[in-house]
Amino acid sequence: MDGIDKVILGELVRDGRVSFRDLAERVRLSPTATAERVRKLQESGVISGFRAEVDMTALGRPLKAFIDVRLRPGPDHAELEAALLTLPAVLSGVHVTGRWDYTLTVACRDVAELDELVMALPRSYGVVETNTRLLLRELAGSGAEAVTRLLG
Amino acid sequence: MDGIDKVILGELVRDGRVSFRDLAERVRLSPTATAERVRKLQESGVISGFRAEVDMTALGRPLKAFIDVRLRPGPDHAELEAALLTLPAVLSGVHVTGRWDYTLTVACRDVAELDELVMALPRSYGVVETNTRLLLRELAGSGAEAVTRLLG
DNA sequence: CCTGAAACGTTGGATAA
DNA sequence: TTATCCAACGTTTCAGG
Repeated sequence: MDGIDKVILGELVRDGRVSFRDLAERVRLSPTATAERVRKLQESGVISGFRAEVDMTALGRPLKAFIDVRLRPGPDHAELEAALLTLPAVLSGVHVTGRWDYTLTVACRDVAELDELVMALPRSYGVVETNTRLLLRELAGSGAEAVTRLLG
Repeated sequence: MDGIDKVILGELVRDGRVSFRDLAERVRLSPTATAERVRKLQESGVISGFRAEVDMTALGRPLKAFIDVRLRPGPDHAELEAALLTLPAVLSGVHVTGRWDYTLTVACRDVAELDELVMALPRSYGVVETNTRLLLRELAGSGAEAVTRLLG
């Protein structure tokens, strides 16, 4: 990971579909050498994948929320986790320390759907308590800019 | 957004660098028609971008945490927000409802760096209270799978 | 939405630093 | 080892239907 790799990484976070030719021009290397560096970044796990970023609002799911959940004690957390991830509107989930066991990120069509989801949780998934926080705004610069900054 | 667009979206979330030729084969369309659909998905905002996904652990920042913060009242939240996003280790931030104003996601080199960050917050950024939760595990299937599921 | 052809981008082998 | 050049090959884009 030298300075050139850092520039490559920054560019690929900004535009994951940039051609090796343009990337090479940016770092003043040949396309071949550039492609090889990208391959190694993937092989070493620094780049874990390339993804299209989907706007949930444009897909009719403008209401995002964090749902913190606490599960009933027991040895069946693996099954409960899997069940949580199949719920409608659930985008992702994280096991965290503290008062809550998990924080789910959800994207709902409207408040009715969110209400339904929050009401359904304690009924069927071993959830004993929830706390819902609406996402009002994602701060600008989240994501691409952050990686560039962390790389120095 | 017909069924073909949904398949295209799913494939592009799985592999953002797949060629139009392979994508076309998958949906049994010509590469030209496929590329045109992708272009329209971008133009309509459904696809907001293509990004390389970076593994913070492979970059020497294995310790992820949510830091919930409450800011002092005042009209200067815009500046404070900008300042928060320039902090070392901060990946992203979200303005949320509830007891806390923001939830920051951070990736630290070690607990010492996390401690330093949490101690620094109330000193210089208008932060009056924080709550830190370590990310123990991101549940499998977060991301790509979720989009496919939400598309039906 | 398709075809076909031109423009463009990627890959691999030989080679040099 | 790491990068380069160049030519073969694959991919994307554009015009015309």
